[in-house]
Amino acid sequence: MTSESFQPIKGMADLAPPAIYLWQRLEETTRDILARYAFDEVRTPVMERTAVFKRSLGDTTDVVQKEMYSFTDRGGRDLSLRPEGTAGVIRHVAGSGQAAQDARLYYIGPMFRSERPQAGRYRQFHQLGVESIGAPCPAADAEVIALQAHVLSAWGLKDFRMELNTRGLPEDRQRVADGLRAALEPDLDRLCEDCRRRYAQNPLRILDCKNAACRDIADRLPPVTEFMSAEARTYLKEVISLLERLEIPVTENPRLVRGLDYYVHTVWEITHAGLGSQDALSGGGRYALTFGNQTIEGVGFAMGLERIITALTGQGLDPGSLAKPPSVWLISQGAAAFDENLVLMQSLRLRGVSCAMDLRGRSMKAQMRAANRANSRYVVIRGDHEMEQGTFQLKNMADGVQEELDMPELMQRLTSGTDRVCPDTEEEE
RNA sequence: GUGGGUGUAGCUCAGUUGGUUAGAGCGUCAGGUUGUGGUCCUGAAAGUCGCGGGUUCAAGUCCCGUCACUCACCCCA
Repeated sequence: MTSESFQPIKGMADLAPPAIYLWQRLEETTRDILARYAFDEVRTPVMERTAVFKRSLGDTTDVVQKEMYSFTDRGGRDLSLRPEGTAGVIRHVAGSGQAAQDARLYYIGPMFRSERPQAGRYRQFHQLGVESIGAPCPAADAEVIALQAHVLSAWGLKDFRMELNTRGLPEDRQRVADGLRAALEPDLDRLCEDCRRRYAQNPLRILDCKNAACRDIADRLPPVTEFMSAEARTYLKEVISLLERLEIPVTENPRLVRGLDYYVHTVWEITHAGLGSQDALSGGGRYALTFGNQTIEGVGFAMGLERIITALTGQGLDPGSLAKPPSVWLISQGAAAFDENLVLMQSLRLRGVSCAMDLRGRSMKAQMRAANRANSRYVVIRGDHEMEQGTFQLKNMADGVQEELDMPELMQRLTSGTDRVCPDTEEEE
């Protein structure tokens, strides 16, 4: 590394070619699929009043307590960069009146958490989130989960695993915590240090401890649904049977835990092997959030796009293969040809042909190399001979075949359908 | 916040028990073809060996500190 000052700050990255081609592809596919499910995009600010997050995520959550970028602005307002997307969307919906309470919305954008970075974890990261608001019934949960599976396979992702559980109703929580504590008490001194702390604070978290001894103990616990109301159990069963009918493969995992406070009923997670320790691609669930005198009920998920990118490239997808090279590279010899080519280039672009040329007046060989490196499909050569004759050499870079054409012929060839590069069918090798 | 690993050319890395002008491959640029890319050949540019201090006749190599990157824990996408 040269000077550290050229680097973005810790945990944040420039999204640049070639990786950016994959980001663009993901976003295009996403918008297409979400439109099919009749979801609309919403773009909320990346900053909110800190209270928005405290109220919706729970002000005892780690995300709120120690991971937010919070500050006081010049007006004395307590603001934070958003650590997740749901709170802002719900704030928006709550403020938009009755009609918007049936909102079906999605967002794509950066989120910020002040954590120590590691594989799959960044301080600025990007999420695709979907919120289906105002239909408090299992069909809404199943629809969103089906949508999520659809998006993942449309991106070309393989070998992901969906696991489902229920958080129960708010009034179930105390019973679950008490029930787990009672069941764990005999083994309390065999739990790891973290889990002994969790026993007091949040016994649910013991279920997904990575420590082997804790896992053994957790394996023998009754499923959390045992401590829940019949309503919670029925809701979960209905979601699962709907997913079976939609042929969405999910696994029920009674040990699955989701951290944010706002979840009720269904919670789920999608993981992918080969992401390292942070193997969750996505997490979702049903929630009830109170803003002012309104309670907004919804179901949704957030996907970590950096992790998706890691999984896709790990599958062998080369982001560079998604680049959109220029169809034509213009090559000039001499100042007059250079000047004419600038005009021709603009004219081609106005007619829909992507093209480029070397602007530094380098040697023909250097220009050819540049055209080749840019992966241009064609090269148009213009030198003294062509300037005299009023012609152009059109060279096909794939087979090396070169033809001499006049202006009408050239335009015809380059603007007709067959000779234009289709961005989605690149050559492979 | 806690712990481990790593910092040598644009990239990937080599550098022997400390020993003269720090190397390779890829990439870049140029030439071999004064009008032609992708292959081949030749050459060139490019490194304050992360930074600071220390030990030593001598430090890329050893010691200390520091910064950065990285992996893991807590927690989470």
